[in-house]
Amino acid sequence: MQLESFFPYRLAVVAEAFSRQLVEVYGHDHGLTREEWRLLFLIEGAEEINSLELARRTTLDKVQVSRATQRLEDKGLILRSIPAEDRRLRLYTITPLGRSTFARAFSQVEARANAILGAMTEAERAALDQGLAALHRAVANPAI
Amino acid sequence: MQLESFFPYRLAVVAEAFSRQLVEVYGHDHGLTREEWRLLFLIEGAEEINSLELARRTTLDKVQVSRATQRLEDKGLILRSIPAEDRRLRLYTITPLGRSTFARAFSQVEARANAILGAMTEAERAALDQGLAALHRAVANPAI
DNA sequence: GTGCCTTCATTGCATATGTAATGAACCGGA
DNA sequence: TCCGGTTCATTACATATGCAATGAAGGCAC
Repeated sequence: MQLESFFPYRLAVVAEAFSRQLVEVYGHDHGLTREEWRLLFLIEGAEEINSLELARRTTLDKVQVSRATQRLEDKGLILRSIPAEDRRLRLYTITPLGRSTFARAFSQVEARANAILGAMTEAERAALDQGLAALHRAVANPAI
Repeated sequence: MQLESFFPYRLAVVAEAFSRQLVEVYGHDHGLTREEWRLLFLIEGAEEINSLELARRTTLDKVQVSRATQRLEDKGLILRSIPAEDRRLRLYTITPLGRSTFARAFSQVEARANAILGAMTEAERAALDQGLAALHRAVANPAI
């Protein structure tokens, strides 16, 4: 078996290459790490969201969430508060600066992603989309 | 836009989840890192292979290759030598222990991968395969 | 051959990351 | 109310990683 034609390797290489393209945008142009980018994405999309929900929806662990949200707060992109209902948790909301930063970063990231996907045919994109969805189900529920 | 339905995120999450399944096998069961696994894969497949070729074919940089091959040598899985033609390079060959370790790890990794892919239909696997190949081309050559 | 530039692997160092330890807060039962 | 167990975020520490610096080796011009 050649490494280059081994499916798991091909998947990893393509995903890394695609991700690198986007990190170049939100990382280099906007100074966000991958974790910060994902968290900002979720926090922007919610009125307010707590730490448990963040960890669950990003596949990040609690330490990563704690560190990345701390950095986002230091940069003035989000606010952290402690909910009275459960003082162990943290509640996050986006700031106006965070919102505008995200909006600019998102449009550039989307443009870069579309530039890549735009080099594929409609049929290829559909195949990829369906294949990925199927793989997602399969990983969560393998055959024995 | 919801993070969970954003294509780049879906791709990254599925690739990570799939990779984690395999790391569990070659990492936990055989004590190999991802870099070591990839390098052993290539070294096993070649009579002998040099450092430049390894870096090129794994998308690892030279520091990663240097460190991972050092660990593989420490474990007795590969041998490193200096070619007389160009004494700056390193030449790697697999040891009998390396070969048997790889063989066992590979069959288990393959089995795990097949257990996941086996939960997909033939059509889904074909779609994924073609979609990935197309994305690979597109990443290397985006539309503008 | 000698000097100078390039190309390698390796090493050093600063930073990031993962895992275990800590401590705050909560909950349920006595 | 108090105590023990549980669930959180955070911190500490050891290790990994990325990047720049180093030094060996090669190649070319002279």
